[in-house]
Amino acid sequence: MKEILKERGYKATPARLAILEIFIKSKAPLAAENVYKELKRSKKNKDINEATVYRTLSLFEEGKVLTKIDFRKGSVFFELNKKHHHHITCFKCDTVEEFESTAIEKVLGGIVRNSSKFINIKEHSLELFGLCKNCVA
Amino acid sequence: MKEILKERGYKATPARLAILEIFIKSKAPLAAENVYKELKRSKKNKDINEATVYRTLSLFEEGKVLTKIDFRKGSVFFELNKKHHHHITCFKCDTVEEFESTAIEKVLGGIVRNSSKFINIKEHSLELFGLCKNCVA
DNA sequence: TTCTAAATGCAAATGACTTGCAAGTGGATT
DNA sequence: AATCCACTTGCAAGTCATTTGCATTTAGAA
Repeated sequence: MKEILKERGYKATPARLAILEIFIKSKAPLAAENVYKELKRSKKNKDINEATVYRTLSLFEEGKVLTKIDFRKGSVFFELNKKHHHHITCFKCDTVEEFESTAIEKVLGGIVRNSSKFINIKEHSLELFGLCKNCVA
Repeated sequence: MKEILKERGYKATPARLAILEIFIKSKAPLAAENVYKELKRSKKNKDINEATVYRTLSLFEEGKVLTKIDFRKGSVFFELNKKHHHHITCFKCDTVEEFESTAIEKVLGGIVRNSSKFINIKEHSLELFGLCKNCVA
């Protein structure tokens, strides 16, 4: 973990190490509030300030350690920056499933070719919402 | 316009008519702030309260007069509810181009078929971002 | 060990909404 | 046309996620 920070010229502070570890261990995307509560739960890092959490999250986003996800839930979520993918989120229980799709990337390329105002797309966000099998039952 | 309101059982108040008219005339999606400023610009409706704007926007969303769009810009945008489509937004000048794509809808169907946790998608949001031809130059 | 730019804690500020409540008003009814 | 009341609105205060100013602390290079 210290490597990840050092590569980017970030000081390896306890707060940064703790927050990075939380993301490495987490199976799901986390909002600042989730991270903050997780820190408070531990003995060692319970005194890390909320402002520090926010500052660390945006630092990590800038350094491509994390990526931001907008689930339209009032707060912004983050996850470790890995291969490009999308999410399906359950309306009811918030379960998140990840998926990749080369088909989507291809379709997006076609869209730009038809556009009169744009030549290429730099970013896109695609979020799917539905009810998971558990919640349907 | 009164028809639109009456169909949904909404009283045709000056605020609602004014806000609806702003959307009918607008070429681009608008945030609450944009609507509010536009009202202040007019002589007749300059005294409509910001809270009323917010209340009217959510009423209109509920009644499917408007749909919400999340451009990840800190505030939520709305546009008249019309045929399902997506947007490409310019990072620099915020120009918005709309597009439809049956290909995307098909691809999304395929994704769900591969999902282990989900059976169907109820909603999706797809937002594209890039530089428009003007801003590239 | 020393030193300093960078990081943190704290408290106040911000921005985008939301809400409680008293006063006002469409529009159905008379 | 006057009445009435559930629905609307204005206003001010509140909320929630996030940001910022500033004084203090600290990681890590020298």
